[in-house]
Amino acid sequence: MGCCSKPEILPASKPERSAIEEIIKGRQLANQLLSLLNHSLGDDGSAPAKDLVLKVLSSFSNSITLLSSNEEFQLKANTHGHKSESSTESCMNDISTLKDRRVRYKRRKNSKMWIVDSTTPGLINNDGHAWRKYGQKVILNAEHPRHYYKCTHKSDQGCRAIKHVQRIQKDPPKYRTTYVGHHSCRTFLNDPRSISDPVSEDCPFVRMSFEDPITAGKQGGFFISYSPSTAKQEHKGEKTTSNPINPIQSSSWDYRDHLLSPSHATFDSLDYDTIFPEFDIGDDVIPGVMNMGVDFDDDIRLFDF
DNA sequence: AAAATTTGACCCTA
DNA sequence: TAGGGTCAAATTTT
Repeated sequence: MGCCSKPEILPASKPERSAIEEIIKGRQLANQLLSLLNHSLGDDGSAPAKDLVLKVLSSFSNSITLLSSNEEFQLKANTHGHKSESSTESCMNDISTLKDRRVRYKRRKNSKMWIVDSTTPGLINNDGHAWRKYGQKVILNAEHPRHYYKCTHKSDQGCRAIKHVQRIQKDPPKYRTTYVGHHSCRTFLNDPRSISDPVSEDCPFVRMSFEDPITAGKQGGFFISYSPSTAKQEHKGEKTTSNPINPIQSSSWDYRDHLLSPSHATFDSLDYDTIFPEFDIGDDVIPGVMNMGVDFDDDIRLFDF
């Protein structure tokens, strides 16, 4: 259909698929090495080696993300003169105006997506990445608007991670954060081990335990821990309505602030349309259930609580 | 001045 | 066509 046909999502070519498979294999091997290090040397004795392995894992994951992103292939199509059908007139000229760019944006249906419900705002906000708000929407039948954030490093590093946050319950306050896509940026706000993405495949740093030494035993819960945030935070406090959940974190981070129990938070992780094409999560996250895709060995691992 | 947020308009999908 | 996601100019904050 000439230059004005709707751009198709181009599948990865065979060499590209092979490359992905090869990288996945490498990542699995690195994961095995990591668990070997954990078992044989303990937590303290192998820090440099572990750091190295973690860097390797991160590199693998980023490579996979880059290679497997359909949107990257779409981009190729676009750069060869394809436009969406809603902009047929713009086929007359390929000059990329601001309006043209707007026409081109694509929703991400194939991105990894997971949901965090929490009554603990700190967990959502101090996730180790810098976010910039780019929109706010009133949602039908929802009492509170939804706030849209993208990674601050979208412009400089092309990081495609986004999240949206919505208050879903008034009393007690409860917030739902939906993360879409993994961070490809390399800049963490703080300790490089901090992580925003509790189910990221780049995330060997998240620790899950049923044996919280302080309170979990009492609560029968689990906890997620990650490193303290000391650098710039995504927001500046409660003064704007756009950020209902935004405590400024002090340097004295305490993992107990991030203790969770099933009654405090739910996680739901899926790569919808890809991993579970038949599964439409909508707004239905089963309370008290945590499906957590921690990717240590395979592409997805689910934990049901 | 630069960075971040707000907000109305545009675009996509069901 | 409605609802939701994104863009980008205008505005505010740092």
